[in-house]
Amino acid sequence: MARAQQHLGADTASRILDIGEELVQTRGFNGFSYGDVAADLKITTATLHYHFPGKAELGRALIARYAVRFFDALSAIDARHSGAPARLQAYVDLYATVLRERRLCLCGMLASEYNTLPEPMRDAVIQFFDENERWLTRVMEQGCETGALRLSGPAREAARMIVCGLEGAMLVARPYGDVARFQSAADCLLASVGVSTSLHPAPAR
Amino acid sequence: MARAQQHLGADTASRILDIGEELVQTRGFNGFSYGDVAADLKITTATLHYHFPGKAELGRALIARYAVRFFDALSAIDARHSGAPARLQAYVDLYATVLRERRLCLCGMLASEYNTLPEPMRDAVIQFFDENERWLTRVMEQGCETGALRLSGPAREAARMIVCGLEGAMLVARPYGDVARFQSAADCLLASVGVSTSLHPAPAR
DNA sequence: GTCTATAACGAGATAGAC
DNA sequence: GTCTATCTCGTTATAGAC
Repeated sequence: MARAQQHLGADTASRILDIGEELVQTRGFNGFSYGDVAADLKITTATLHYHFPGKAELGRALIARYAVRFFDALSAIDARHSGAPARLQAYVDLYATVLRERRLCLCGMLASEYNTLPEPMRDAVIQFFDENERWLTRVMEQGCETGALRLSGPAREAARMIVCGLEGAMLVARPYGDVARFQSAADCLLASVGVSTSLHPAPAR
Repeated sequence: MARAQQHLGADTASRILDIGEELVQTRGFNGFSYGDVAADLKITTATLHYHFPGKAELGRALIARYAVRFFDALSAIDARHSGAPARLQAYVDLYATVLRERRLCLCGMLASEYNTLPEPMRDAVIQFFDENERWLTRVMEQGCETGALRLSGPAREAARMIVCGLEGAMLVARPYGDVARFQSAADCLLASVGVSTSLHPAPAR
């Protein structure tokens, strides 16, 4: 099942998710409407309601897909990099890539709107941060054992600081349209756990 | 001029600003309406339009008042504390106080909505962050000279990391309803510039 | 699965009486 | 300065034809 129409343009549901994701990351969940998505896709809002009964359901689906993709990326980092410093650098790059598209982290954006979010979306946002924290904590612990990192406190607290710091760095850097501002804050954060970033993926000539 | 009606309940304009501020900090600029403010104040939206012609003007006024109050607080810190470590702790407390009321920094919230903000509000948000950075940079430089701080890079970059880190810590901690989560991230950030926070304003028994 | 048509509501805003 | 009344528009959502 689902074999044709795979090549140029996925099925409608995933195209809706693509546009919805972009809109939430750039304008926020309260900053876009079904009408915006429909216009972008040249379909009607009625079609939208066929695929996602309401905005809350669309929101849930957006977080679910984003989280899967994000944690897949974390698994890929585990597979490709072995040391804690390299893993942390790759983790930072995940965020930088999002910011380069002038977007915020989906869940960072939703965290700012948390009080106005439909209930089911709230839990999903929390879960996203929890899983980030778990992954980072593991990396931190490993780095401590091998001596690759120097932490002044518990691994869990360092992990939380990194998540908070990166989310905040995206938030503040975006209005300036300045990815370097994010990168410099991220470097500072990594330096504080003992990761030297002097040789950064040299900004292409 | 303006002498009566000062005691119980300020004039209408500032009561509008009070409610507006709370709504932006808790729900975001796109998450509240003139109707919400009017209902809270038991006035009509027409009255609101008399004091603030449109939502954009109300937004500008909100940032302006917030910024004045915030930078007054920074001056007060300069006056009351002399060492860089004490000043940084007091700076963190400014944020913690906001979060305890389950609010975000007004400009942190607006930064997340930056793309949807009326033009005049955007500049004001940027200015707020610039001034924060300037103040922190001065504190950092002073702390370096006296040897009270240990920075691994330029003072300006450390300042940016602190702003980003604190904004992000508020953002992430609020969904958890957990001020301790903020405090722990803040302590980590301060530790990274050489401020020891072992003896914190002990959480009342 | 996608459309047309339309309902039902809320938002920002204005005119003009008091 | 605050109100009532009203307007226009955007947003979410549904019924039913194709």
